[in-house]
Amino acid sequence: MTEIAGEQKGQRRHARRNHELLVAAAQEVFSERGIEASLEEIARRAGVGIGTLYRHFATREALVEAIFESRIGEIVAVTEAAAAEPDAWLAFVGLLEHTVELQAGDRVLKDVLMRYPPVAGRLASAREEMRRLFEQVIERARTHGGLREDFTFADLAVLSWSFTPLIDATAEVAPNAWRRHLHVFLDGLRVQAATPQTEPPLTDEQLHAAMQALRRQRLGHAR
Amino acid sequence: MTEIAGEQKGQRRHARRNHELLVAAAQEVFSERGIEASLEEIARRAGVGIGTLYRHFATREALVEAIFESRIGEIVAVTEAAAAEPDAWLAFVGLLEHTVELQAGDRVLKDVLMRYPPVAGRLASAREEMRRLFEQVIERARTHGGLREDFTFADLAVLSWSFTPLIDATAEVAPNAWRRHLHVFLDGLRVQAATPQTEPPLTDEQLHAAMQALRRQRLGHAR
DNA sequence: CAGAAACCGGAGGCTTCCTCCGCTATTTGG
DNA sequence: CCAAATAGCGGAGGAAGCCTCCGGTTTCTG
Repeated sequence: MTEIAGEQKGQRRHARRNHELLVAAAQEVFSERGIEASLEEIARRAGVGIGTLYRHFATREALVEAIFESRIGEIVAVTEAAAAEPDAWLAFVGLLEHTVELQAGDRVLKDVLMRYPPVAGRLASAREEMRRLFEQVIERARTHGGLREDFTFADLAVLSWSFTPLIDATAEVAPNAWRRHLHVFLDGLRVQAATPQTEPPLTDEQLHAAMQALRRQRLGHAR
Repeated sequence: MTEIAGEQKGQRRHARRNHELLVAAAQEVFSERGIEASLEEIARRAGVGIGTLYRHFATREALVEAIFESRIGEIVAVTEAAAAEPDAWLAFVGLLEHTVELQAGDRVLKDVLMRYPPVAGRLASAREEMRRLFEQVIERARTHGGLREDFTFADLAVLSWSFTPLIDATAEVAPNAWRRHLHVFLDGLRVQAATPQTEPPLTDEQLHAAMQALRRQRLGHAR
């Protein structure tokens, strides 16, 4: 479902147009009303029937995924730019700063990243690519940048989640408040400051399960 | 509304009973289904009509407040116990650990604390009391415990919010994952590790506004 | 024990979710 | 160039939740 690019048989033309109208309307409505906004409103705004929306996007998740897809480019670009910094520690810091900046600056993107940890299907390659970059930056910071030894990719994922409530709360009052929080954390990430940990990092399986849990619980409610 | 203790004229007896049934049912249902659970289900579970629920608690918030009220004792107790620790740094660490433990261990309490930052009316005194204790522990840690100078009460509030997504995500897979995160942060809070901050702490007004925002957005949606 | 105050319960109006299906528009084969 | 086929459209409608409103019931009080 939800066609890819190029090919079209039947009168896909019209359908494709609707697909785009819907993604655009969704982006718009989500950004005004938050990601829980009414799907009927999105259909209305796109000028199509609710039935059409549901045929194109069987679930709210599918819509979110489409938005994510339409913006994956920016995300990758930011990551790559940060990874290009020659100083190992600064690259690491920059990666974090720019990632969080991206989230803080755009409500939809924040919600998408938060509630839709890339467990996607089609986006797998972009996701892999990003993970590789992240791990590379971490590794470099660990060996040449004074990052504490026990810091893992999973720690980074967890860290990025932790900003969400802070951003939500301070977006209007002190949109840079998250930087303060981040810098304390960064101070704790220097090898000189490190204290032995008792709790191990999440394993890949645990991380995966944690993402699922986040997603399940934030988006679809109970069901 | 929502009577206090002792006094009752008319046949308040029955009403009081219903009040308690409702709070108990709410605690139960919220803990099973999350804080967004259906109020009709709560009424059903309590064995009263939906109208009765709404007369006792005009809004979902009111119900949440009642639960908070019924548990304020534990919270204060934990805080006091932590504050009693003689070592200044350990008192600070213990305060954080026990606070987060409380949140991690009980879904309802976590949601209540998160979505209902004590802006309550009646609970004002308990809240004040707790704030005093927190500030006292912070102050002591700063002067005698090696806590970095620039750490404020607002930072602590912000910090406590940041655990929510982490707890939500890992509750089932690695219920202690938050400790790892906390300990990195604590490493960054030692005066030896401190690096100058560019971003100032939230002022009291900003903190207050941030709490309001959190609450507005989490609980009642847009409206 | 009758009148009244306090309280109960759920019907009903509104919104949103999501499904289902009759109808329209665009192709394509003859 | 027409008509059967196919892709796609749109909204009615059932289900569920929110909250209000008000007729009926219970428990007091004098």
